[in-house]
Amino acid sequence: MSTSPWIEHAQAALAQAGRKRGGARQAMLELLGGERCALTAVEIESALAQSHSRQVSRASIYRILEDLEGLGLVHRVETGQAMVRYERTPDPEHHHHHLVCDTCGVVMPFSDPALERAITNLSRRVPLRVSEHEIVIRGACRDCSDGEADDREDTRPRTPA
Amino acid sequence: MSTSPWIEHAQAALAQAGRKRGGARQAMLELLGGERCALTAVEIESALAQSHSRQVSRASIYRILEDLEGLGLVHRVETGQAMVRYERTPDPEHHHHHLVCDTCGVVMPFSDPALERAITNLSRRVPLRVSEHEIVIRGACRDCSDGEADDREDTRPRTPA
DNA sequence: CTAGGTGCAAACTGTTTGCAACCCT
DNA sequence: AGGGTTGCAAACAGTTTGCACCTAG
Repeated sequence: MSTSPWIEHAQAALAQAGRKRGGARQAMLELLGGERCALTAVEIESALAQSHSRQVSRASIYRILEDLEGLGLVHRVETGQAMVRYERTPDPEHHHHHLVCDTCGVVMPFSDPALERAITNLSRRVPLRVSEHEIVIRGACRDCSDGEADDREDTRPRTPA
Repeated sequence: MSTSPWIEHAQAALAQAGRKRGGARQAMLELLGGERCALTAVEIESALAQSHSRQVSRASIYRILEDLEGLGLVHRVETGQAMVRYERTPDPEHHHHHLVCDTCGVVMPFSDPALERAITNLSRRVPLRVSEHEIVIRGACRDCSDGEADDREDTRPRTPA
């Protein structure tokens, strides 16, 4: 049950890179493989601590993320929230960017073909051998913008910061 | 000579917000008003220390930047380089985004109407009351990608990291 | 047995804050 | 005189690193 295509791909890539199997890394692969959006190191740590999975030390989390990033298995996402976020590198058809609520901090993925076309097109005319791009759209999410009152009742589901 | 439209606008906004005139802030306004792309706090500190201007302490730099950001006079730019960068908020027709060289760290501005159109259009269809967007394109700049050797002669002008 | 993997705690680095001195208005 | 403004140094928070122990192969 712990296998998703991404996890299998990651395990294969790690094996090919000569890495041994390690419990901490395996737990992180399973967590990241099941998450659809970017997590911070702290979120990863507490998610692992609370779940059935093995607990992993902060240092290992950073080391493993760095390694996975080097192998192209995860991506760093800068949401302008002091802490860096990481998410598994999506296959091309799931490529996406992020919406960030400045008020509550929720991060949501989005994708837009027209935007990607504009970026691709632009990439050819720029004085850079482009390797990647990142787009962050900031604003107030529905929960934070419609009531506008600070303490109204919360009827809708919300992913807290 | 120390006046550019932005500096004047900033001074007016600060006065209206009830701020007194302070030497440190004035020096920073003059620096930021003359810069066309984003600087880090450290870069601001050393630029002020080296120039004819008054030297400003690190703490004041951060405090002033925070204040200016709150007044909408400067913008924070996340280039994914550990340090946050700041630049004066451009008037709409100079709105731009950034190219970042992953190798040497240069940051260059760019703008693209088609891209902006795509963003504007997208902003209407997103579950967020959008207030701003940020786009970073990463890759290798010409200096870092063409020679590919680490130590070839540098014939082109370069803005170092 | 050996090299990679992991935890713990200390070290780092960019940023923020407390507090006393300073200077516009 | 009084409150915003600064500098200094200490405090912080996220991240990285040194080192000893553990474990897969």
